[in-house]
Amino acid sequence: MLVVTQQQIADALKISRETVTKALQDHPKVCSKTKDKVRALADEMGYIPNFTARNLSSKKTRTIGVIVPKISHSFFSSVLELMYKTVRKFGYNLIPMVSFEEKQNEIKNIKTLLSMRVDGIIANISQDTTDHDIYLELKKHGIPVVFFDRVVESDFFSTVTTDDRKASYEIMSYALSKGYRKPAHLAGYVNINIGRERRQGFLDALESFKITPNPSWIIEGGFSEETRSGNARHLLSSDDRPDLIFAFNDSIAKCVYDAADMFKIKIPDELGVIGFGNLEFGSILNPKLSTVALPLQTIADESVRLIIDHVEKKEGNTIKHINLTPEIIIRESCR
Amino acid sequence: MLVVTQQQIADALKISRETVTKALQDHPKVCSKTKDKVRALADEMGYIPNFTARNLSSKKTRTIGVIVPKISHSFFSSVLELMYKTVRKFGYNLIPMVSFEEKQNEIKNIKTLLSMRVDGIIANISQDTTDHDIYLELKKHGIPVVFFDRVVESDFFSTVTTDDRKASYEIMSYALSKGYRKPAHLAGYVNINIGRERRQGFLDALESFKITPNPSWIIEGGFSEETRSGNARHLLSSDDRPDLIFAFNDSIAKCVYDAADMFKIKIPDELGVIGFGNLEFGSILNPKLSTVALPLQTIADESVRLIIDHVEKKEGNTIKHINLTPEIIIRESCR
DNA sequence: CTGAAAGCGCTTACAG
DNA sequence: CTGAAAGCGCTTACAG
Repeated sequence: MLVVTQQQIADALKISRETVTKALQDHPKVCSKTKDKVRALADEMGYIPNFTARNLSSKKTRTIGVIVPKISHSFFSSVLELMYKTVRKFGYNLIPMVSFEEKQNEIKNIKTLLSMRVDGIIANISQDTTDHDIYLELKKHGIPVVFFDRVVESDFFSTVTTDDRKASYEIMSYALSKGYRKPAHLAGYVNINIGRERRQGFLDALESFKITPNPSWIIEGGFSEETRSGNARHLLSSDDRPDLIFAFNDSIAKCVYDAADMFKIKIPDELGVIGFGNLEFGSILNPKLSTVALPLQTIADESVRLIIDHVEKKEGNTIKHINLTPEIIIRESCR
Repeated sequence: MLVVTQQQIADALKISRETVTKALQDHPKVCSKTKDKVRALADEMGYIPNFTARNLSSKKTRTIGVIVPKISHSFFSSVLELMYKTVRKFGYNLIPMVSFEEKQNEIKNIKTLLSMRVDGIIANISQDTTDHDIYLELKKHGIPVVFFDRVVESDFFSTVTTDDRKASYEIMSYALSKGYRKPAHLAGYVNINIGRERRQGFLDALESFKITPNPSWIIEGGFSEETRSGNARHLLSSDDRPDLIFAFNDSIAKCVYDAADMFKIKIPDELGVIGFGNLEFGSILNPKLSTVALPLQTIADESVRLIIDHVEKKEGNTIKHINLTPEIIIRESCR
């Protein structure tokens, strides 16, 4: 590595290394003439600061770690991309890590981020994470954590969530108002907030329409393709089948479309379908899928803003729970 | 930050700090008893290595930087996710950066990665990158670069590409063999290899079918939604319109579907459509889109393998150009 | 097999 | 406004 160090700049200019550091930092106590000289030469010599050295001595990295369960899912890739933009405005860098929905990886990722000495961590917990000791430990180490979407519910951590319960209630109410009377729910895991909230919104809507939920029509399931499709087919295979399926997410709704196709059940006439997440393919499905859109930009912005508030201990830097309102998107999948 | 340092472990064990380092590194010259003791205590005390310090003194970070133009596009998010997995097998970390298709950001990203002292960089150049001085400079700094997909064609850098020309030729030949005779191409930029190759494959197929290309039916265009849709509509708005459109990628093909819908042109009977990239929505479109699938796993694996070969100067560590074969996926969009 | 010495490149009080 | 000193936590030859 052909490195130019501050020392070399100092030697060339016959000043001390410390003055170079300060000039480069735009420190107030260096006169502007010196600063200009230093910066001009730094450019010319192709000086590139060594963050590893800087971080070691300053104890700050201006870097935020992010932990997501997956990247190749448009919710995560979109939010990550937006976070890259937002973080940059604050002069920070972003280091994303992927847990692949496994707690063990999540823990490893956290350790790696700690080793890298990130200033703070934004996290979205993996599907099978139930205890949160590792995050409490982070807290003990003095490194702030902000959760988004899939969160650890605790007074120790700030969170950015969406009001999935209300959104689910509203879109289900819309569907029920259209006359469907036998609603089912292909649900998410109840140990994660988003699974619980969407299910609760579903139940709220049933209650307000005085419909008794059929327990065997509420199927909890994972995110794997096979499980989803199996559950969808199972629901539709019986003669006494639901006339409305509220899917935990759009991908599961897509499985319902496939299953309906298989049994020659017509959407929306014989079966209403509702998704959640507003993935791109929803408007390509035939009929177009009604779903709920998450405010991606705001999720990214608020998560970043919160973590930086915590890192920099800005005033009003207290634990906050931000709950955003998703948008109901009515298309064609409920008559 | 509640930090446990090697010094503290050494003090507790009444041995030297250097022995602790070596024990933790599994250095051969430390007896296994000492190693066990050190490791047990390190675990107990919650020791977390400080990479910034380690990197500073060892001059190695075991970290690979990746530069992509976007993340929220399934090609990139999928390849990135696979790279995370592959890199981990080699005991490396990955730091992705996003250029947002702008050369200025690409340069900034490279500087940041240099400051972080990554051992090597895997890159996919942005749309408007035409000169590659920055990469040559990287080379001069002794840091290896591997390009994938959108590459700098040069003998100085290893590349991982797909044979888009051949794939385009083959899928176009298939379509032409079905009887279409008025082919158009919504093309990519000719200054990037993938734009050039796909266009060339299109022309190759026309030549082998003795069809003279109509220059006004080859429209170069960007990746923006408006441009794409505008171009698609433009092609189909005239009475003398193409009966086959080869789109540079699936998203553009989707715009062709929309335009065809607008003009009530039936796919595949009145218009054949071909995409490239095999995005998820292709099989949801009606009719299902014929397209070309890229070998994502192999692209990720080979890129990582190459960069690590270069970083570690493994034997046979020479500049290589790996050209993979994509897969033709025939569905319903050509009769 | 273990330890003492030197250094990685930068920053941070502190003194002048 | 500038500089000398000390240190961040770790690794790398080298000596014993």
